Amino acid sequence: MHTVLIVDDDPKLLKMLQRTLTYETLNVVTAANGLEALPLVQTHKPNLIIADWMMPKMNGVTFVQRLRAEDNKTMVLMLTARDAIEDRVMGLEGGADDYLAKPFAPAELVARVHALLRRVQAEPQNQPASYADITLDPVTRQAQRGDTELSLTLTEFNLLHLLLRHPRQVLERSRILSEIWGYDFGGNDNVLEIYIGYLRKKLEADGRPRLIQTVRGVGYVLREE
Amino acid sequence: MHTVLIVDDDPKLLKMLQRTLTYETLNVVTAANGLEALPLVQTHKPNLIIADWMMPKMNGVTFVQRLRAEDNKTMVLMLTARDAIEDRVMGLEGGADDYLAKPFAPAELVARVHALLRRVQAEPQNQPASYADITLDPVTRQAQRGDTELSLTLTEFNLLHLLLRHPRQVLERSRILSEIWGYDFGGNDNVLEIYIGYLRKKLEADGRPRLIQTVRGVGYVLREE
DNA sequence: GAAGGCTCTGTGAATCTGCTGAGAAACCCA
DNA sequence: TGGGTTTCTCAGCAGATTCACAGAGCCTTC
Repeated sequence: MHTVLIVDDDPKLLKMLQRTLTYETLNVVTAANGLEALPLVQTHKPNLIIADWMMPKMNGVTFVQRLRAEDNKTMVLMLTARDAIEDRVMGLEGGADDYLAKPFAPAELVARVHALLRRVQAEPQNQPASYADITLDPVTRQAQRGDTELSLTLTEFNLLHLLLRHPRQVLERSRILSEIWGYDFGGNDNVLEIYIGYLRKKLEADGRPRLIQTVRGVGYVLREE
Repeated sequence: MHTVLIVDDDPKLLKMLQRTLTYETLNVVTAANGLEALPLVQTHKPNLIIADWMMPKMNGVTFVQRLRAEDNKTMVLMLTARDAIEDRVMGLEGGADDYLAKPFAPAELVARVHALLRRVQAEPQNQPASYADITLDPVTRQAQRGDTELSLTLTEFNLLHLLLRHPRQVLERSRILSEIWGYDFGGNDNVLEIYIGYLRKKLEADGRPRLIQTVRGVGYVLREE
C-alpha cells in the first residue's frame, strides 16, 4: 500500500485531503508545516508528499529544497493558490514534480495522485547512472571507472547499479539483500560482504581511492573520501 | 514509447526538463554536454534530442554538426538564450529542426516536443540496417559481411535483423525469445543459443572477428571487440 | 586494555550457464 | 513420395559464477 504525506497548515483542508485520500485506500500521514514534516519523511518513507506552497515556519518551496538537499527523491505535489506561470516554473525548478492550483476539485487531486504514484512504480531503470568517476549504462551494460572498462558479473553489476542509483545514501544491508538477492533473511550469510569485496577490488584497481564505504552495523554507501 | 535525450549543462534546468517530460510519459535520458551525449545517441536511439545552444566542452551547434556528419537524422530541438534572428537562422542551418528561446513556459516546451514527435511517428521497419561490416536489407532479405553474401535461414535472418536494429544494446534473452519466437517461457530450452551459434559460424567464417557477444546471465549484444 | 562482535578475504566446492555435436521431427518443394 | 532444408531436443562439457567456511583483522564498548 502506498503512503502519502500531506503537509498543510489549514486544518480544514488537511482533514478534507486526509478523508479523500484515505478513501482511495492510501495510507495517510499529516503534518502542519515543513518543519514537522521532515522527520516524518524519515520515519514513514512516503511514496508521495503533498505540500502547500504557503505555510508558516517552513513553506513548501523551502521544504522541498531541504528534502532534495538530503538527496531525498520522493515525489512532491505542490498545492498553490497562485496560478501564475512564474510560480509554476519556480515550483518545478525548486524540485517539485507537479503542482495543483487551489481551489481544486477532489477528483482532480485524486487523479493527479494516482498519476504520480504510477510514475513512482514505472520509474525507468535504464537511465545511465554515474557518481564521481564511475559511469554505468544499463542499456549497454557497460560500467567504467575513469576510462577503464570494468568487467562485472551479473550480481556485481546489479549491486553497483543499486549503489549508483542512491549515491551518498546509506543503504541498509537488508535492503540491498532484498533488492539484489530478492529475499530478506537474517541468516549467517555473508554473501553481501563478499560481493562488496569483489566490487572494491575491481573499482580500486591501480590504487584508485575507495568509493564504497562501509557503515558499521548498518550497510554501505557510495561516497567520496 | 518515445525516447527523448536532453543535453544541457545547467543541472537545475536539466532536472526540470526531465521531470516535465517524464510526466508526459516519455522516456528521458540526459547528458551534460555534447561530448557525453554522442555515445548516448548511439545506444539509446532517441526519437528527439533537446540540446542547449551554449554548453561547455561541446556546444549545441557543434553537437548537431557532429551528429549530422555521422548521418544521424534524429530531430533536434535547440534551446537558446538569445532570440536574435541570426542565431535562429544559424541554428536551423546548422541542422536543428526547431528552436525555443529561453526562458520558456513548460507548457510551450511540451507542445513543441509533441509536435516534433508527431513528425517522427511513422518509423519504417524495412530500412536497411548495418553495423560494422554487416549489412542487411529487409526488403531483398539479403545480408552480407564485408563483400561476402550470407546465406541465412528465416530464423537466422530475423535474429540478425533484431540485433542490427539495436547495435551495442544488450538484448535480454527473454526479449529476443518473445520477439523472434513469440513466446516467453521459462523452460529448459536452448534454442536461442543454438541460433546464436549458427549465426556466429556464418558470420565468423574465414576468421573474421566476433561481433555477437554474450552477456552472461542477461543476453546478447552486437558489439565490436 | 581486553572482550566480543563486525567485517574482510582467501580457498575451494557446488552450481549454473552457455556452447556444441548428434540426431529426430517438421516442413518444403518438386 | 522422397530428398533436402530447417527447426528444435537432448546430453555432455568447460568455464564462469556464486556461495560457504574459516581465520584474520578491525572497531566498539566496557
